[in-house]
Amino acid sequence: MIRQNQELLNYIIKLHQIEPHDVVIEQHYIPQETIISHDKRVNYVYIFKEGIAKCFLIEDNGKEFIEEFFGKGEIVGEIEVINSHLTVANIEAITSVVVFKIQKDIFMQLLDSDKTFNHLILRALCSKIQYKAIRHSYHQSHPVESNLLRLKRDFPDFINVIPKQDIANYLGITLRSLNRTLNDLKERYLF
Amino acid sequence: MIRQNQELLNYIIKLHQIEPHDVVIEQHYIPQETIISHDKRVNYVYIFKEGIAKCFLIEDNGKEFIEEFFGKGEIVGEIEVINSHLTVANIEAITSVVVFKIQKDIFMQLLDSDKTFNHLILRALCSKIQYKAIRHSYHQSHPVESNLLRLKRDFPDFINVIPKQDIANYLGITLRSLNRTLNDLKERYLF
DNA sequence: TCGCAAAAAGGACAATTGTCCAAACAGCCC
DNA sequence: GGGCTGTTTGGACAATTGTCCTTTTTGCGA
Repeated sequence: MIRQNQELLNYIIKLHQIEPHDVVIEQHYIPQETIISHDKRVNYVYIFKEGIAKCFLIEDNGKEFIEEFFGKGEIVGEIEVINSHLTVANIEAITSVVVFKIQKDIFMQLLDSDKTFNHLILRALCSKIQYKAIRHSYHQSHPVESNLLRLKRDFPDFINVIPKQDIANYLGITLRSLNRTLNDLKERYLF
Repeated sequence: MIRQNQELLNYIIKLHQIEPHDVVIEQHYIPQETIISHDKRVNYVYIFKEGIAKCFLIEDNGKEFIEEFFGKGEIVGEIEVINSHLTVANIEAITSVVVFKIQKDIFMQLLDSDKTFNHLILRALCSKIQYKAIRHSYHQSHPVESNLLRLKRDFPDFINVIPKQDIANYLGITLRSLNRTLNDLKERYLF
């Protein structure tokens, strides 16, 4: 549920120590602060060092859908930079967040000049695809109850860390449905 | 709905002409034939030259969920090769299919030695992520009816090309629900 | 401590979707 | 054409989820 990429984080930390400090820049955000908002040009690629953020889309009917929760080592903005697109998603800090950011041109240069970095990014992209594929399939094929039990199995404390409305938006259901299902599970001592 | 990547196809065709014929190998499949099945080691990366195939997962409850329909220029197997994983999905031909396949080690070498190829693959991966993100969000946030109208807008003839059970599996609904919604739409002359 | 506002939880009903099964239809062999 | 089989469609009811709104709880300043 909260995505991580320790391998990438280690590499970026090393880069941050070796390179001049205008290549890998550290930046802090407070809870609820916007890191990326949609339909904007993106100038940096961000790698999370600390904290949790949510990545979400807002649909034409006003509903907010959460794509992923990002934790340590996860990368955002790379898709827009690689494809030269405007941002499609919004990224917002849930807890306090520390990121490393890399200017987009430097990021593209690194991709070409640093084979290890290139492979790390290729693997990060593949991992995002696989995660999305499995999650989407599971969500569409199982009832809300199974989805909640699955979240609890993968991240037992999620109910205390992620606001309820965000959990509902992640599962693509209403807050009412979430509460109802949680109560059913509690009555049966499964939660 | 049916994914394509003309840019990648053009490049592979060029590669097929230049390179010795054991680098890019052409292969044919008949309708319903399996191209990749899940939980297997994958030895090739496949790029579609002709035809349509479906990419699907089978859940523990037996339900089949269709991730994507692949058309010209789309690539499969690259995720497993890059991440050294077993296959998670199944790929099955819907129409007659022609693919170019590249042996996994050669694919990895190309990624490192051919910058243009590397960029094409990076962009293909990003495009898959973006497509999945938008689709998942739309599906979770809109009723079946809107999803059908959206498919029709993007691919007017889909109802005659893709079997109904596949459309239902793509939308994550039952055949019964699909038929019902189609009838509603027809009664209102929207389909 | 009281009172207020904002957030969270839940009741009641409506709409949507699934399950199960029967009817309708098409293809095909004799 | 008659009868068989498999596929497609749809009826009836059940289960799930959403909508709308009220009640309850929580946090905080006066």
